[in-house]
Parts: sequence; structure tokens; C-alpha cells
Amino acid sequence: MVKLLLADDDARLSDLIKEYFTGEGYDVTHAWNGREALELMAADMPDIVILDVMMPELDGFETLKQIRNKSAVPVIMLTAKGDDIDRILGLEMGADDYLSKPFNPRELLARIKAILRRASQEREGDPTADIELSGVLLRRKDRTVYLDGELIELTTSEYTLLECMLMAPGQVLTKQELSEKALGRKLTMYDRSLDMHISNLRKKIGNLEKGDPRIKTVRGVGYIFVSDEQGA
Amino acid sequence: MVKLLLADDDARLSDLIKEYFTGEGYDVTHAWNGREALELMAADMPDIVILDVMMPELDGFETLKQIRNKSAVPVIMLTAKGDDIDRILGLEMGADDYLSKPFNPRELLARIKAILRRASQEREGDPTADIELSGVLLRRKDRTVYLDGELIELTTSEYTLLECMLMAPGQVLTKQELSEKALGRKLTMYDRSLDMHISNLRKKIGNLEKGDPRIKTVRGVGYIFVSDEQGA
DNA sequence: AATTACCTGTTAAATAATGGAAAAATGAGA
DNA sequence: TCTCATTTTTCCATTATTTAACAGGTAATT
Repeated sequence: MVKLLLADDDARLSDLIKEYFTGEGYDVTHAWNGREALELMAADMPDIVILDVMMPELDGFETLKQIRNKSAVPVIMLTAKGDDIDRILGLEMGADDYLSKPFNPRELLARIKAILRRASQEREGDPTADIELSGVLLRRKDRTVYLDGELIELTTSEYTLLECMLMAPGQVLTKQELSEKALGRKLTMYDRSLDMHISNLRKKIGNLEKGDPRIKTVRGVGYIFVSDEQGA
Repeated sequence: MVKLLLADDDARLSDLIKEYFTGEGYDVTHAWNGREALELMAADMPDIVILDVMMPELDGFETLKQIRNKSAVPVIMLTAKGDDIDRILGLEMGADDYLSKPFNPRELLARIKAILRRASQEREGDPTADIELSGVLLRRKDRTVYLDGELIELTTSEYTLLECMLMAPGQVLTKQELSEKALGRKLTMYDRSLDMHISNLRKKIGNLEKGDPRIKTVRGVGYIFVSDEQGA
């Protein structure tokens, strides 16, 4: 499920967008202003952020700057006519796209899809790009793993296994797949090795804030790496 | 550390780029114009050059021509809208890529990475080109090796082994492959010779800054040369 | 609800691969 | 042939992985 953070102080527009995107299968969180958006960023780790430029408390420009200080998450700005587009998309702000109000929600959907597609292509194209998800950071350049900023020691198998799972977060990976990719052999009848590695990984990478393990079991099928709050 | 030379007369833009790329782990040097860029080229030997087209003293086009007279360093041009792209990228100028102002810093980063990746692949094909990665420099012309600028003595086997690994950094090389390429024979059952060479190499080429060895083990498979740098 | 047949999680023991010291073998040049 | 650097082999400690064994759980079936 793609998580979308919308920051806009217009109740009517927000409801409209929320309804439309929920219907399209997105998980929409709403903030009334920039300050609230920053708080929700930290808590929710959204996949994409939509920022209205005109907001109370902290406007879109300032919010974007602060987001960029700690995250490379894709951002789309909602602008009024006459805003300086070059400045928004350019070096100074670093937004990924913009949309002038008023707009059609389908237009917004199209741009979100385009951006997410581009982002995932970029990551595939670069085998050394880091992967971070809900506090787990994989530095693939030197095969090290950080949990909330702290280096943790993983064995080769554990690292490879974790890498497999982080490349397809929120997706079920069958035990067959995992065994072949991470351990390099077909899964045979009474092979419990994979289960052991998962067990050890769980101990090392800990749990989500709620206490659920980051690696969830799908009985009879395999495992999923869950990023924050993808409930039962 | 990747060295980047930026030539642009716009102070604000330069500061932004400098800040962004320093944060991404690049070593940025700045020139205010083409003439200064040429001087810094000679002094600094950058890995990649970013040239603004519009500059006082010596514009981007002319600077690029003079750079090409003596160096094949990758160059990205920053153009204004409406510049003749074909002419910039074509034979006449010989730039490696371009970006129209205003641009998103992440876009520039993506292009730099792509170009560096391409450049390092080309280098592998050239048996006389030196290879440098995270402080390890292989001078293939005379088969000498420098660690952070200091000459270190390697035996023939150690050198060949290191060369194999540096040609495919960040990639697992199986013990079979390495034995055949570096020692010239198939790996047999209780042959520990390769492991010994790796062990000795590790002693000689030291560790990454963090303390992890530069050569990592992938148990049951082989070894991998890791670098903590961008873009290799 | 009880039975049954699977799965999974985990502990502990067994096995296999690696790291490295040191001894033995090799081989190129004097 | 002798020397000396290099390479290979031997051997044991260490660490990673796999296997065995068992304790629960789940879900379908009776």
C-alpha cells in the first residue's frame, strides 16, 4: 500500500483528495499545516508527500526545506497561479513536481504514478543505492546495516536475506524464492535453515514501535518485511 | 571520495550545489569562471566537471574545448533553455551530458552517478588504465599498488588477486573464479591457498575507516571488494 | 470439541567453512 | 647447488550454517 501524506488547510479540497485516493488504493494521511506535516513525516514514513504552498503555521516552502534536511522522499507542491515554478523545482527547493490549483485529482494521480515509477526505476538502476525503511538502513556499498542509526552485525546469509526482503517491502516472498536467492539452493523438505536465519534476523533487527516483528510470517507461503503500520 | 569541480559564476546556485553534494559525500571545488576552472583542473585532478555555459572570462564552450585538449574527464554542462543541445553533446563539444537550468539537485546527482558508473566500466576494458577505489590505487602499467598514496609491496599472486577484485568492486567473486584467474588453476577440495592470499592481502591493504575489512567474505561463495565511496 | 496433519519458532548440538600461524614445498636467480 | 622470497599445505581455533529435536500454533476434518 502506497502511503501518501497530504498537507493542506482547505478542508473541502482535502476531503476530496482523500476520498479519491483512498478509492484508488492509497493510504492517505492528512496534515492541516506544515508543522503537523513534519510530525507526521517522522511517525508515518510516507512514500510521497503533497504540500500546499499556502498553509498556516509553516508554509509549503519552509516545510519542504525542512523535509529535505532529513529525507529524499518525493514531494509534489500545490501552487497558486503565478508562483515561481523554477524556484520550486530548482535547486533551491528541490520539489519533484508541482500542480497549479485548481486541478483535477486524476491529474494529481497521474503525476504521483509517474514520480513513483521514476523513483523505483532509479533505485533498480543503481545497485549501490542505499535502501532505508522504517529505521532499517542497508548500505549496499559496504554491505553494512544500521538500525536506527546504530551499526548492527549481520552474517552474510542474514544480510542477503534482509536485502532480498527490503527490495520488495510489503510483499510476500515465498520461502522457495528466499532460499534460492539468499542461500543459493532449492528449498527441500525438512530444511529449516531459512527459518533459523529469519529467527536470528528478527532478534537482531528488533521490532516495530508497536512491538510487532518487522518480518511477518505468512503461514504456508513465506515472509514479508513490513514497514511501519501495515496492520494485521 | 569523488572529486567534483564546479564552474559557475552564480554565487547562490554554487553554494546550494556545494552544500548538497558535500552532504552526499562528494569533495566539491568551486571555480568562478572558465580560466579558474582550467587552473583547478590541473591542480586537483577532479573525477567529474560541471561547467556552466554562461561564465565571464571564458565561457563553458571554450573551457570544455580546452579541457578536451588534455583530458577525457567526464563533463556535464549546465545550459540555459534553448541552447543547442545537439552541438553540446555532439562531437564538436564532447560533453558527456547536460542539464537545463533550473534543475533539481537530485537530477544532477543521478546524472553524475550514471556517468561515473559508465566511466568506471569503460576503464575496466583498458588494461593500462589505473584503478582507484577508496584509497587503493592500482598502477597497472608497472603493477604497483598505493594505499592512501603510500607504496605497498604485494607479491604477484596478491597483486593479481587484488586486480581481479578491483575490476568488479561490490560484486561477489566466487573462489572458483578467483583461483582460476589469479592462481591459474581450478580450486580443489582442500585448497586453502586462496584463503591465505586473501588473509595476507587484508593485512596489507588494511581496513575501511569504520574498521571493516575492505575484502568481505561471502561464506560458501567467495569474496567481495567493498568500497565506502559513491558511484563505483 | 476433539483429532489430525502440518507449519513455525527456538534451543542446542553437529557440521562445514573460514582465519590465520607456522611449517613445508617450490622455484627463480646467483 | 644454494638462497631467499613466495606459494602451498597443515593444522587448529573461531565462526557461520545446517540439522535435529521438540514445543507450540493453525487450520482443516471428524
